[in-house]
Amino acid sequence: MTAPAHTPPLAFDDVEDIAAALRRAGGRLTAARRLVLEALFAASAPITAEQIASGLGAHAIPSDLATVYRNLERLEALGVVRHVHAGHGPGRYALADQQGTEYLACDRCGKLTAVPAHRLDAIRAQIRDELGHHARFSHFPIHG
Amino acid sequence: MTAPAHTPPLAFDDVEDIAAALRRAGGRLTAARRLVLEALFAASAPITAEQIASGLGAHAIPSDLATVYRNLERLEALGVVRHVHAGHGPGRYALADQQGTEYLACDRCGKLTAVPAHRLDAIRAQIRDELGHHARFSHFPIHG
DNA sequence: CAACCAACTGAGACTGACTTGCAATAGCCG
DNA sequence: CGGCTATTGCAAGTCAGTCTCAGTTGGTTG
Repeated sequence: MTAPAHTPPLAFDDVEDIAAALRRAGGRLTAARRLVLEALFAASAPITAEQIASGLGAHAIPSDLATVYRNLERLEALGVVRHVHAGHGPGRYALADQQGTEYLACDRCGKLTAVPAHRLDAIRAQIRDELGHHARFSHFPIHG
Repeated sequence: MTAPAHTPPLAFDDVEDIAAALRRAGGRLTAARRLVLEALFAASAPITAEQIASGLGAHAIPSDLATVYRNLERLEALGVVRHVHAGHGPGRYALADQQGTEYLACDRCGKLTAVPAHRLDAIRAQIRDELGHHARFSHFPIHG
């Protein structure tokens, strides 16, 4: 009972781990940055920049939207964060995990379903064989 | 040698055919509408509303962008037109064909490759069997 | 074939999702 | 502690559409 069993291991364990990576890359762990990370750690599904900016964590400290976007971009370049585009609407951000989660998007209810990348390997292989196309569903999910 | 062999049969044959459907639905075939259709008939791949508005046909008569969007929407509701979202960037519109063409999008070169829906049926079936998700790649293509 | 009227058009304002410029601020390495 | 420069916060800008509204026009009808 130490952790919510269904969460796959993240690419980075905690904020300190990320801080180290950040500093190694000549960056800093600022207050705004920490707020973004806290919101992402608190979220159970990919969330929008808007949601992060309006401070959905326990503290609910709102931060600047432009800064949130810049930080998400920076953290994504570091491999800490990833984002998906589910249909129309804003992009959704989440902490990067080790298995490269991919997504299914429901066109009717708008829900995003996470799928471990390996469960799509057979489908990916079939697409490559039949169409010569190396598919990825991590940034743009499978709609239907 | 009567037609460019590789074009699949359209849902509507020509402008007159569309005009009839339009009128049946209480609509009109206006000059602006005709311009949109001409641009789409002239295009060999899905094009943007911007391109249609700037008049890429032989005549190059520019038209109002808002009107183009309204007309594309109307024609889409009629089943004459469809559109795809290739990654970021604007949506791309084309005349609807009978086989429900689907698409592959190249993340590197940005190119959109048309694929007849039946060539993706096996993949679609596999996705349904493994994930219980009825996939469609006509509005959001397969990226990779 | 003229008149009528709802379906359109065009211009501009507006929205949502970001992105950029810039002066002020603040991590962090020494 | 000091200083260098990454980062912030705000405002303004951009891009892809959408909406409002007064004026126009297809096309059906009298």
